[in-house]
Amino acid sequence: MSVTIKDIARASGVSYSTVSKALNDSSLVKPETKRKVVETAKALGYTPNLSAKNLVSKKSRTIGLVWPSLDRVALTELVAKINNIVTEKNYFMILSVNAADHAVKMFESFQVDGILLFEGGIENQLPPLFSSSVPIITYGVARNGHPYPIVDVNHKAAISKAVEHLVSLGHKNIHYIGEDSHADKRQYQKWTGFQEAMNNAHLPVNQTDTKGLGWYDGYLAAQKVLGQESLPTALISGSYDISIGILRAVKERHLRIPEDLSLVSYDNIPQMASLETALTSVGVPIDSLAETMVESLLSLIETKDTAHSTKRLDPEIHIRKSTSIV
Amino acid sequence: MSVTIKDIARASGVSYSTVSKALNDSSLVKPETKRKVVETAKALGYTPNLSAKNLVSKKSRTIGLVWPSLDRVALTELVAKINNIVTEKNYFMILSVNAADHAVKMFESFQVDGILLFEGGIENQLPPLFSSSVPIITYGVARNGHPYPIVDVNHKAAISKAVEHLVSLGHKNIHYIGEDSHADKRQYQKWTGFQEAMNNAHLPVNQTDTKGLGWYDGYLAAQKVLGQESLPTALISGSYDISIGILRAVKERHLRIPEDLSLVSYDNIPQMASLETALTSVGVPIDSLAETMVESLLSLIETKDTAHSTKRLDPEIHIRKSTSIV
DNA sequence: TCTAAAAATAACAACGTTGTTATTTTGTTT
DNA sequence: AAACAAAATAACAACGTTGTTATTTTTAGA
Repeated sequence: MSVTIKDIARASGVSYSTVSKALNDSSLVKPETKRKVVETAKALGYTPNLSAKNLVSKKSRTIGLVWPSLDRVALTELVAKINNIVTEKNYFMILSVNAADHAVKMFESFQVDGILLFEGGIENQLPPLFSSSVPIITYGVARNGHPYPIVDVNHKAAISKAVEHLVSLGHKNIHYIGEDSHADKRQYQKWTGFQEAMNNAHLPVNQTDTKGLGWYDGYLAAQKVLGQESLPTALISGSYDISIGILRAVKERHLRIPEDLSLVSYDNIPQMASLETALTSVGVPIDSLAETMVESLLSLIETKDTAHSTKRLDPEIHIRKSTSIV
Repeated sequence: MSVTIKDIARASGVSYSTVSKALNDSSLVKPETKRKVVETAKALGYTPNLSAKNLVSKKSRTIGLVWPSLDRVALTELVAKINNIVTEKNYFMILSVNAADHAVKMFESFQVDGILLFEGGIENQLPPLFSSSVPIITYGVARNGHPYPIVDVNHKAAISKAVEHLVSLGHKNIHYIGEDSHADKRQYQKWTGFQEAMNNAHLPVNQTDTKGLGWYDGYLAAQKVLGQESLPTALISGSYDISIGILRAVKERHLRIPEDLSLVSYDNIPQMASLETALTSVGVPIDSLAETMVESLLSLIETKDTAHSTKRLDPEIHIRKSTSIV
């Protein structure tokens, strides 16, 4: 049986409503009484009952993070960052690795004030419009008919930074390995962004569809590319996981990076630097991603502003060991 | 304003207590009324208020998972598995990546029924004894004075499986790279377990202290080992992250795995198979880990049994591409 | 068709907290 | 020291739900 404000009231000889006010540092209670109450609360090991609090206040100072694809390495670091920021702003964060619908339902039951939704897994389908009045922000891809405000990444800019970097190193035969999916807008932006960037540089467009986003998809696609008679001098990969697959295929063919082949990967995450081969990569720094997401959500919560806005963030390039002059 | 049982009551013309019973499928209400109520509930988009439920029932059917070191890849997969099992058993799971004390406090406020605590980060210190009455199970290392039931891994058995495997391949000069920490019992078990296993095999004991568990620690230690005049024919690494560092050092010296050097890694996780070099590894399969943890916790919750038990699980070896005959 | 039991529903207290309203205590002015 | 205002505290309703008790309706037996 845990200790409640009534226990504190009894122990300190005041009414429970006074205890409530004292613990909330209200100006309605005498400093001395306040001290006494706070003291006995600590002595008894009081933990406030959030269920009761939420019930009466209809606020929980909690945000829920829906993270259905726990396995995508890129996001782990992002979640940690988001958690830090949320904590800093004096909110709680709870996390669900369940599918979006289940998770949102559960979070609503928990009375969260807002939800951060990582579009995961089956990225090609729009997140369902939950019958929810809880503010939701998604980390995904801007597109028509999307029901919620989105934090997105300027994928075209990212790809063109990758191309520019390689061109500046003298590369002319650059090959893109990624998913050619019309359904997944995020991949589609990268795919067509590559074409535009190469056109701008007056270079021929070569790309291979991975038909998926896992490391094995990247592995198969890389095998195909590296099996051709004339090899590219540089590769651009559409995601961290695909890069992992590429690395493996490259190794099996006894090619060296960057001596025989340069590689630029997607996703700017710390893991890039700790791989067997540290990868040059493009992507939005997770710090700004995290900050933008949390701030968007909190302002949505606090202002109840329903303006359906999209924020598109600008990527950076980090040059590591996987790219060199031709 | 979200819809409550009172709204449903009004809409379906019964009392709210009847609605409550109907929604809980109580035998006290006529099937027909039940149907009507359930229908209008769905029509109105009712979401039960867990705060209210928990307040009155003092149960939340929720377990909290404390996971302070989100970055340790090995655990991601485990968390996903745990979540599946928990969901299967009709509980909710919420997750905190905060430090243990903060997280436990928060979970208590949320009225969770039990807590799963991954000992993280600073592994050498005992988790503090929280003034909590909530059942807690830790995933950590059995040791004296540990305040909670533990799910642990038989590290000695794991190391000896690794040694046996290498010996069967003809290796005699086996080197262990891991942390020699008296404070961190988990590492200590591996460290001394290696000595025992080698003694049993009548082989000389060679090991190098990484002085840490990050990939860079492994990298430095591997550099030292590989810089010696006579190289071992096989390495055993104390953790996934250390293996990553070893791989990098091996690559820089233009050695090949397994042709020039065999490597057995710790931690049996899927990532092992997707690395540039698929690693032979030892460890407890995450499925059984997850299952054991959840079942221990739920039985603790449901029986209120406070027997302070330790469960030590047996590891398996998975042979992949990083080991071969001498 | 009346009565008694059974079935169905309604009413109400309780969970731990906050905010509002009512009461008591303290302090100030005369 | 009486009168009044201000300050401090207490009392109470409410939040949405469940479980218990009270009331009403239905059913069955004579």
